[in-house]
Amino acid sequence: MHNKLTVVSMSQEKKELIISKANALIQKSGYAAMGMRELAKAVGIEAPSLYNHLQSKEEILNQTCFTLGRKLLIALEEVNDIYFDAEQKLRTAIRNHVEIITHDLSAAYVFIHEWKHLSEPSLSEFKQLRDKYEAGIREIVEAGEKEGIFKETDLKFATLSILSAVNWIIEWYKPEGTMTPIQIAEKISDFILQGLTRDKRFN
Amino acid sequence: MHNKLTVVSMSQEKKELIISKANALIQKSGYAAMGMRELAKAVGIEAPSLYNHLQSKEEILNQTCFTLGRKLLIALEEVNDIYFDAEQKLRTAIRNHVEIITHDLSAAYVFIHEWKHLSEPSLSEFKQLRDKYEAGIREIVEAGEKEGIFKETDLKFATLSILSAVNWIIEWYKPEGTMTPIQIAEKISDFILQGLTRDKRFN
DNA sequence: CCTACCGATCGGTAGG
DNA sequence: CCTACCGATCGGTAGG
Repeated sequence: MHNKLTVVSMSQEKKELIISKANALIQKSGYAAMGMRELAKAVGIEAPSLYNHLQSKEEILNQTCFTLGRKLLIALEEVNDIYFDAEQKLRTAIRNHVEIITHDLSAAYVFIHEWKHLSEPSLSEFKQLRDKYEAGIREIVEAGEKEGIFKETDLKFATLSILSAVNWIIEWYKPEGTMTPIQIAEKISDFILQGLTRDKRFN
Repeated sequence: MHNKLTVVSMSQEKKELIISKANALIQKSGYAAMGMRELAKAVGIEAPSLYNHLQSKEEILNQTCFTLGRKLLIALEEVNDIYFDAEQKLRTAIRNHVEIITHDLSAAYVFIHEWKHLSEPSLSEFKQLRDKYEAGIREIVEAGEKEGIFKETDLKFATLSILSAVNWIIEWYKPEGTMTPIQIAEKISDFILQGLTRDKRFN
């Protein structure tokens, strides 16, 4: 029993290694340009051996896009369940998003930019997941308006501003840099909230 | 004489048609995934005939990245020459950027995301061009601080926020939408300036 | 996990 | 601008 479980989990570990190496290569040169031979070399095996762990090249894309998408969505739903105040919700949601994205930059890159290489029906499923996440962010902004904390804004525009700020991070974030993910999240939150918060003088 | 000029400019037009069709295909599926046969079909000729207009596939990437990069940089330098006030400079720079990017979304996509497929020495040249542009935006923010119009901020962070807002547009902008590029630019400027402007009460 | 190998497709050239 | 074609490389399979 113990033996079998070990084998299963070792196999799982190897698969995760392959996917993580793949994401790094995809971040460097894009999904289409990443070759399975190149990936095999990075892993330290021959190309056909990859197919003992994967059904196809696209499985890598699927795994990464949906794992990260679900992770982000669950974190967002938790925020909506736990917190009451819209500002607190938004700050926590932004912090979660930044932490998830900076935790694995390569995976984040694949999630943000390479999902379009998914084929149907995964492509449509993925778009739904994304839309749901965007809707969750929009709901927070909407709640802030209703609470009278945020001024009335173009909901769509505010949501896009938030997503652009948190997703653009992957274009410049370096783990060796001086700012921690939490500090980055705080700065982004301050910046966004300054644009959203109703001026205190009028309350 | 007239004849020769006509031939040259017709040839130039065809090349531009090819590059524009190519950018649309690259936006859809990425540079590496775009095939020269697919491109030829979109243009209405056979694949080998493309090479009467292009030296190589990469020439498409080169043309688009550097044409757009120079266009953006020239617009930014003009702003710095003409205007005095930092707020005016920033608003105009953002408006120019948004107008250039929305004018040809496919080209903008290639410029923003696909430049990494350039090979040396073009790759290094391109990075220099980008850095120069980023430095130009940062200078405006810096000028605003010195003028006492903007509060002191993390320069790097403010610059990245501006670039993230204006570049994220290509992920959602649809020409059929209700907002014009100028309106989008205005909203972004308002949003950014709200985060940057020194509170009037303390002046 | 490997060796041997498949058909398909890639960017690009020769020659007209 | 076309037909005919090149070597290289692609994702993936058979069989052990």
